[in-house]
Amino acid sequence: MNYDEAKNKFISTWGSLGTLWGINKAMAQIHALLLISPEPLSMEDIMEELHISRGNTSMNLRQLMDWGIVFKENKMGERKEYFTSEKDVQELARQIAKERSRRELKPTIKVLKDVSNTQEDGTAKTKELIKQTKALHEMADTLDIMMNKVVGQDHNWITKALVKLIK
Amino acid sequence: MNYDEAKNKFISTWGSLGTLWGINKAMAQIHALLLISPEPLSMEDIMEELHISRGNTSMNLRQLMDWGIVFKENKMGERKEYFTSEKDVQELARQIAKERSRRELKPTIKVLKDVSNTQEDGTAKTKELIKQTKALHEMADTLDIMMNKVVGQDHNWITKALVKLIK
DNA sequence: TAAAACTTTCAAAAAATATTGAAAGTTAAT
DNA sequence: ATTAACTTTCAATATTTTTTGAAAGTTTTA
Repeated sequence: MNYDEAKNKFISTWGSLGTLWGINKAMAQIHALLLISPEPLSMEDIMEELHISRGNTSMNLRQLMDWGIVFKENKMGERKEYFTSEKDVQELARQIAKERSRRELKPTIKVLKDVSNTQEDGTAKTKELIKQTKALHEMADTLDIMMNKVVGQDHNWITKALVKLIK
Repeated sequence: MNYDEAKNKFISTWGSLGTLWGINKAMAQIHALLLISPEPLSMEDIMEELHISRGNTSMNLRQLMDWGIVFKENKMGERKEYFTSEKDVQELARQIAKERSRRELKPTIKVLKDVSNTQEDGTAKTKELIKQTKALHEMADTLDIMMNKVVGQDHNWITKALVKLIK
């Protein structure tokens, strides 16, 4: 496999993976492109490489910056804006874990908590609702604590965590 | 919050969460409904509760069964089929982890491995591609091992894992 | 302050995805 | 072997999501 084949394969795989995780294709592809690019890229560069429109590029870059995994960079004497990705994959993972906790896990936990506090009325269906949402609440809470633990961890947390789990 | 409010809130929250994770709304809602239902439900029951068509119900139940988290049940003397969800939330989590590893993580790992084996040609861009995909490969591999570790674990793995991570 | 070099916004169009429902398929009872 | 009771399939339709591109916005330069 030569460079171009490898690059395309990586970008398109990352793109479809994104879709599977609720991130749209363009956003995931832009991220992939920046991740393997040794130099920051301009909007033009990205549009050209991925064959997407200016508007699309602009909006998705903004989202990636909101996620805290892509940054603006300015080249001296140049007006144009350039973009880079967080290159340290463990930092990347931490950032994603942090954002997913904030955006998805935390709100879900709140709903589960509320729902599991429904007034008990003695019926089987209410009992079951309370029991199951309590169990989910507990699990989601544990997961969230784990994720946030991980977020505050040093660089090699993933390997260390693995070692702990295995032993 | 009374029973019906709580039930609807749970079902709709689970439904939109699903979307965010690449599972469609109907599928996630059917799952939510079965999870809190003390009795197995028939297709008619589900259609009626969620206001969805027969075909939709049939297809999504099939997918849930493919995921190994919903089961057919037959009531004696009845022709109709009934469905239940896996009720143990930790077993549910294990099953989901197992399937996601198989469907998403494993194939991604394979691509990362292939891509990171691109022929080195001395250029900076090839170096960067190899470096980054290698790092991702390593991380994905570690995650996969962790997930599969967890899958083979006993009932309370999640709590135990947490304890280990915290200490 | 006008023009040039950019970026952002957003309504409209396109693409992708999910849903419907009726016909075809299956199985069990008579 | 026919009918009844159910489930599955799938082409058509509806809905949701993404993408486009041109107009509006912003900042810098002359």
